[in-house]
Amino acid sequence: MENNEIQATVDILSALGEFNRLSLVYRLCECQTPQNAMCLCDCCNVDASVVSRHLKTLSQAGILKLDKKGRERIYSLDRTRVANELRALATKIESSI
Amino acid sequence: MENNEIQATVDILSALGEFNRLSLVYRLCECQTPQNAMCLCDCCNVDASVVSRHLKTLSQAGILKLDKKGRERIYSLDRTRVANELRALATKIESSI
DNA sequence: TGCATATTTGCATAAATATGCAATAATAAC
DNA sequence: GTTATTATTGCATATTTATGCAAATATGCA
Repeated sequence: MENNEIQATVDILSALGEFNRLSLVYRLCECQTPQNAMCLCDCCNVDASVVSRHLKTLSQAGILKLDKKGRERIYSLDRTRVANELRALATKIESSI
Repeated sequence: MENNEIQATVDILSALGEFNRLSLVYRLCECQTPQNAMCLCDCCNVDASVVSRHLKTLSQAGILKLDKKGRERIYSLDRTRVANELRALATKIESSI
C-alpha cells in the first residue's frame, strides 16, 4: 500500500472527522440547492472566519465543490465522490485477504 | 441531528483519520488472524509506546477488538462494524433530502 | 465614488494531539 | 525467586489544529 494512497484517505477522513466540519457536511446534506458560506454559518456556533476555514479544508479534501457567484461563494456537497470513497474504504476493510 | 450522533461519527472518522492509525488498520486488514501489539509495531516507524496508544484509540472507537492472551494483547479488526459505519455514512450523505 | 455585504487572511492564543524515553506492570520461562 | 518479554503509563516536548478578532479583499448597489 502506497503512502500516498494512505495519506489521500487520511485527508478525507480527517476532514470529515471534526465536529463543526461534519456538522457543515450534514447541513449540506439537507440542502437540495448549494448554499453560500454565510448561510452555513448558522449551523455551528463559531466565527464566520472559522467556518470559512473549515469550508476551505473540506473543499481541499474534495468533499465540497465551490462556485463563485458575485461576492458569494456557493458550496455544495460532492455526494457521489464522498459516498464512493467511504464505500471503497468499507469494502477494503471488509474484504481484504 | 443530535450532537451525540455527530460526535459518535466524528470519533470513528478521527480515529481512522491519522496516518499511523490507518496504517495499523490496513495492516490488520491483511491478517487473517489477530495480531499482538509488538507484531503490529513493524508497520509504523514509531516507538512501541506510540503504537500502544494508537491501538488504544482505535479500540476505544470500536474499530479494534482486544483479547488478552498471557502477557500479549491480541488485536483484531472489527471489520463488520467499521464497514457498516462507513456505509451508513455514505448512504446518509448520498441520499438525504 | 462611496458604502454595504460576503468572505478571506493575518496574527495571537488556547487546546488537542503525536511522539519518545524512561519507568512501571503483568506475565512467562528458567 | 530471578530474569526476560510484552505492553502500558508518566512525563516532557513538539507539532498541529481550532478559534476569535481585526484588517483586508472583492464585489454589488446607490
